[in-house]
Amino acid sequence: MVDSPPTIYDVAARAGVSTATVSRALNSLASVRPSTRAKVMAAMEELEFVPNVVARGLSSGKHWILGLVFTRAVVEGNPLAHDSDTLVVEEASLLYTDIVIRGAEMRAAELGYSLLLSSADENHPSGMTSMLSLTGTVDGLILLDRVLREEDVAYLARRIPVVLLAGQGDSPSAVTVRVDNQHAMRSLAEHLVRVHGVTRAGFVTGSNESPDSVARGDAFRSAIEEFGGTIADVDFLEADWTSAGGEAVMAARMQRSDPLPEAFACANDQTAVGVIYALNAGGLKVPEDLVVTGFDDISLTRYFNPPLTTIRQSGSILGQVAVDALVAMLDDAEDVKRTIVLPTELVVRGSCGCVEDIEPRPAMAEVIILKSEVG
Amino acid sequence: MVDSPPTIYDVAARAGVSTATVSRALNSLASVRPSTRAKVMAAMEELEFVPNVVARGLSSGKHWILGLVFTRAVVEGNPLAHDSDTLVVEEASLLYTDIVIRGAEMRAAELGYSLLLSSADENHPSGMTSMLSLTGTVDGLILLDRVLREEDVAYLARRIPVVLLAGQGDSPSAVTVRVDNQHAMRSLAEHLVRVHGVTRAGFVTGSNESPDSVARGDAFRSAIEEFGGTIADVDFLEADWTSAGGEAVMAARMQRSDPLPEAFACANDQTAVGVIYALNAGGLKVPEDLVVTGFDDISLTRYFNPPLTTIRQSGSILGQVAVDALVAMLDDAEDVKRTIVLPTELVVRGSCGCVEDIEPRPAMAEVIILKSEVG
DNA sequence: GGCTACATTGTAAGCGGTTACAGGGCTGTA
DNA sequence: TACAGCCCTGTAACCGCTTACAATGTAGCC
Repeated sequence: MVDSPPTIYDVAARAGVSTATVSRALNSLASVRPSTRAKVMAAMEELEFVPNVVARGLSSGKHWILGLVFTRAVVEGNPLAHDSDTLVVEEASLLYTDIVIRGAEMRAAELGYSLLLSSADENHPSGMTSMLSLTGTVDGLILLDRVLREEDVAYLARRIPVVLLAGQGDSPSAVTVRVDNQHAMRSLAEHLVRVHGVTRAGFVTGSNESPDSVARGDAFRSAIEEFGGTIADVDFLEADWTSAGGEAVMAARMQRSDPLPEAFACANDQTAVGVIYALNAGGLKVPEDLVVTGFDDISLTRYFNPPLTTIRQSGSILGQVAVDALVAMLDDAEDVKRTIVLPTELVVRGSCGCVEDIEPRPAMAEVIILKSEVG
Repeated sequence: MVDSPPTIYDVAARAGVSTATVSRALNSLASVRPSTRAKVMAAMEELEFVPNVVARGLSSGKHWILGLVFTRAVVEGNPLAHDSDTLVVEEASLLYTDIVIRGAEMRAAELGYSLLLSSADENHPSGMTSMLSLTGTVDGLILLDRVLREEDVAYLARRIPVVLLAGQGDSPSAVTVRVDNQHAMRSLAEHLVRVHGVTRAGFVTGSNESPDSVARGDAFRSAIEEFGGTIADVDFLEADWTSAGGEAVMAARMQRSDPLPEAFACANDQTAVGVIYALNAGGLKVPEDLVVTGFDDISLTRYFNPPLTTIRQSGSILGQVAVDALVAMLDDAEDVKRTIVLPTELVVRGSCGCVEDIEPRPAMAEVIILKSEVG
């Protein structure tokens, strides 16, 4: 803080060479005589020289930083939400997003990149400008859970490589990485109908702007119908990804006189936990009276009572693949725009009425389905 | 991607002024004639000009980026760990750290900063160099959970403002923000002994390098002794912050013939969940046969059966305060080095045998204890 | 020994802004 | 009318590093 850090000029002076030579020695690209290189290295050592990444970025155009933008959930109108904003954030925290972020950070670090986090308030998507200004800082952008409208994505993608993480959307303007919600909900529906004889089912959504939530709801509904079941409108409940949200909507649902369906699938595990709690509070037992399932397979929920039947997806792999895709775009700008779909797996546990057998989970097949799209 | 984005030169040319004027109009500091400013603004509008943050950073020295460094837990030797690295990460994910990160990001965004994430492998702390190179990119650094040794912190702090987040440590070279582990564990011990008549207790650690884990263990032990109880060495179990870890060590403990203590406090909630699972699997009931408590109060665990008695701390406030402290240092470099201790709160629920009353949690006192230290 | 060719190294022009300093235009006053 | 003084605006250096191009040194060859 006191004295400004040594620059390439200081090193050059100390080693008795020009800055160009120091730069070449640093990047070890061009030819530098071994003895010269040694002198330079020694000088750098003595001065504790650390190259300035920003200056390097300015002149080379490469910043070794990847941006990751996610929506900051602002839970409003939730009857169980606490009034302090802070607590609301807290409540909505520990979501699947965090695992994705970790996976992305890990892979980015392996490839030599840093991750720049940037959240966009979900109700206040003025974020376009802030996103544009990231443009100068990062080499590429990963957008979680549909932060922008397609037109904005297209606009952004013209300035900088973009990877989209979410939902159904196969954006024409960017690479999309998503999880196979379709297949996931279909296998769940099949299990519920075939094995547990479910005929009337229900669904509890995440936040209703989320493409993942929408995709899961839609897929579940059509799958249930495909297998001969039904979902009444009154059993399609809108929550907000949180346990408190799940609890609230289920408590409200139980106030109604309509008979409950035989099963509720939830858009994520946290929601399922809240739903089960509300059911228990109302005197109903899971899975005896009603089946409840989740989505994500966050590690905690298999310790629940009953252990949660859910869909397993690997958030960290999702994050990693997103980074890989982005870096591939950086290395080869002409890379085709495409959609990458990651596999999911039905994990059957106690909450649907199956045996409560918690075996060490087998490694999920790391197969990545590549679906080439018309660029 | 095609054509390079417009620069200040383009704007200047289009507006018929010099770049200096454009810059002044941009930063609205110096005096610019309204009519001139309008011309400039119009030109920026037409060109869709977005100032290049990197160039701005290079010349002004201010980057509007804060770095946050955390340890990436690498769970090894855990009998329940899965062999795929990815899964290990997954398992260890969804930790308290994530909430802290969110809180930090949120506050940073409010103040106009971005957050640059950087993880340091906990077994491979060669991270010093990478941290040093961040020096050029970020304006300040937040170090989670003691990433570096004190001497390295001191070294780093000489180059860039540093805020430490963790444990006991009142580092002489940086601002420290931590949670009041001492008070937390003391109130927990007091509750267990006074209310539940516990005389023999146990503790399950997080990862043993973590200062938070160490602080909690030490504080719990001395508090238990202060209130007349004891902790046998055989009941001080080493886990790794994860549910699987808690499950594993408790399962191992149950193999031994030594009688179990009446209560186990765990270093975090996830661990407690695993511990309870192992106890149940061994035929013991919580809280009837044994009391188990957690730490953090992550939102899910109050939906557990039994709901977890735990210590509530606000991770997002922790993150926010860290950012506030860091920004304060940036604004006033002469700010005194000090330690900020955040309050905790004992949350009594079912797992210690108290009534299972889940009331909406009251907002935690936002009082921040400032402890001035000799700089 | 003189010349060519390649390996090294130096010079200097950016990268896209900020900002100290200088200069031009106006207004007010003597 | 001349000049001091304030407003605005322009010029150009600089932030720290990369790199095209020029310059130098040296080795190989006739």
